[in-house]
Amino acid sequence: MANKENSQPTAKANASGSAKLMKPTGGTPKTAGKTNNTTKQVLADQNAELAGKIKELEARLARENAARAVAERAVQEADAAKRAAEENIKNMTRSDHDGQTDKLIPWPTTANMRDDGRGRLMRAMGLEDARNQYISIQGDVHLLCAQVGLDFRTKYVHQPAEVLSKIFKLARREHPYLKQFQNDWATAEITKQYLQNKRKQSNHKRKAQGEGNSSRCKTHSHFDVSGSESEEEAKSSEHGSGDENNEEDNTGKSG
DNA sequence: TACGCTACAAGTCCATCCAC
DNA sequence: GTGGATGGACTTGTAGCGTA
Repeated sequence: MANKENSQPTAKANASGSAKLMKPTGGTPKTAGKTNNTTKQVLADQNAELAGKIKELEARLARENAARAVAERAVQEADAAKRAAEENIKNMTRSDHDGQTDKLIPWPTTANMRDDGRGRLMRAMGLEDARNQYISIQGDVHLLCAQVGLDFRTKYVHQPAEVLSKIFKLARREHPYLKQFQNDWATAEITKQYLQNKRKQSNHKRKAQGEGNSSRCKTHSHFDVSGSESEEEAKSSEHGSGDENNEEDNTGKSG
């Protein structure tokens, strides 16, 4: 980038400057002094211009170096946080195995969840016989999602860590039952599912509106031919500008 | 490079609510 | 009671990432 900008003025100077300046050398001695002065003037101008450019580039370099330093610091901090979280998880599982701490229900793998079939989340949460409790927890989590200002257009991993941890905290306070799930995975799963459905619904609505009005569907698949998703994609990728690194207590699974 | 895992989108099923 | 609307949950296919 800098190279490109750096090289441009030189080329320009060569084209407009030296080519013109070289010609008068064949002039008369009378005109030679005048040409010398003009040459000096032109060179001085170029010098000043280049000095200005250099200054500008130096300032830019300094800014970019500073930004780089900040980014590197952030990476180091994220790395340290990750290690701490991993250590934390190790300790949790170890003490879980020793039976020294509260019994924490570990985060089931996706594969495990897939094998479970219908009602797997309820089952995984140990609420297969307490559907009412599950519904109540789910309802409160959904409520909290709206209350803390969760952005439904944004993917789960891109949600701000503070928003998620707020949800987890409030959900635990509301339903102490949720405390037994390692890293609040149950709340996370409910939230994830909720977000997915919300995104899908809003996509669906948008598409339906874009289509005109023609569609009223129970099974919503057969009419969405128009593709107006790029906007949403752009939005969601905008949001994903690095928030996922600072999740407090929910990154345990992926790490 | 192959493999396993996770997250996501899209499609689909199912339960519930509500108007008729 | 029936059918549409709505929302939660599951399935499938795929992309990205880390690891052996």
